[in-house]
Amino acid sequence: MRDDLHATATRRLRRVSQRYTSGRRVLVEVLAAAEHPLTIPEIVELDASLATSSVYRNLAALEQAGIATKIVTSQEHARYELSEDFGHHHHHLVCIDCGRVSDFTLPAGVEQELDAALRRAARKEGYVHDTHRLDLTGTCPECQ
Amino acid sequence: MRDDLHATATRRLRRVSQRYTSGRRVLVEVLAAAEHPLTIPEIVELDASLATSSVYRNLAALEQAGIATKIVTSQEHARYELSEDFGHHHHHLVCIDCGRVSDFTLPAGVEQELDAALRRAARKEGYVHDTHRLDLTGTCPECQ
DNA sequence: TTTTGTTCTGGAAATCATTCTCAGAATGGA
DNA sequence: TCCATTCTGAGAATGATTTCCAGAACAAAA
Repeated sequence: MRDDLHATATRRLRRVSQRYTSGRRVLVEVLAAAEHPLTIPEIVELDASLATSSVYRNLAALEQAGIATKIVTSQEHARYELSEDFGHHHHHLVCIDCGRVSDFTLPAGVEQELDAALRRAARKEGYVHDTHRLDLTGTCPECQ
Repeated sequence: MRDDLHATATRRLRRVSQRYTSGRRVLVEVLAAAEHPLTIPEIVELDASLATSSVYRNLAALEQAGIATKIVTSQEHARYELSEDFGHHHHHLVCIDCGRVSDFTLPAGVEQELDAALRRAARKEGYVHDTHRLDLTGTCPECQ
């Protein structure tokens, strides 16, 4: 499982002529271990061996390779998580107060219907559909 | 219609002890005339009488009063549009390439089912549900 | 293994969207 | 009119992110 993750990461980076260095491997492991999307300061704090500028650079590389996903909210820092195809399709619950992001999923039926409707909508506007993003905003248990 | 818009804006600003000044009125008119969410540079270019720092301050005020909504993407600039209750419930199609944002809607049935499912999901995670945001990303006709 | 050309690294400097500051202007009520 | 409050705009400050650059790590070939 973990090996598979690294093997896939290597392959995807190679596809864009990039190397799977130790720094990038650490990033992937930190993201894999996290149970919710992390900001860069959080990541650097979790592993002090990482240099901030390299983390920015490497997360961009991982994102470009399709290994990580960037989540932008109104909060000051962006957040990162492993791409969905390393886990499962899910959405985000963003706390308006503290910025914390939790994952949640929708019942398969709802998800399918939604996806079909989105596909239709994109086509109608002439867009080539890529992905969708569904966020819920609210107040998390701790901030209530 | 337009009068109603301004009357509502006045009321909502007053509710948070703020005034509906001419600069804010211009902003509301620019947003009402736009057929897609605008960035601040775009707004300033549309009406040269607006000072950039005031536009930032006033859009924040309009957002706080529930008159405008801020849309954050990975693009460099945030975008603003009038709140949904001045128009209709809709979602956004974001072009990965140029950052352009278009509006689209889902069939009412899908929307209802989705909303119910989201409400359930929020409750399950212990969040107090506020709103949701659904974005489609893809490539717009012009960038293909 | 040495060579060679490429990609990485980290610290510091640069960028740039956004926010803040402040002195004067506009506003609304008494 | 006077007072207290809120606004305004220009520029300075902030701060997340990006870029630079000189040296390190790497991969492939000889």
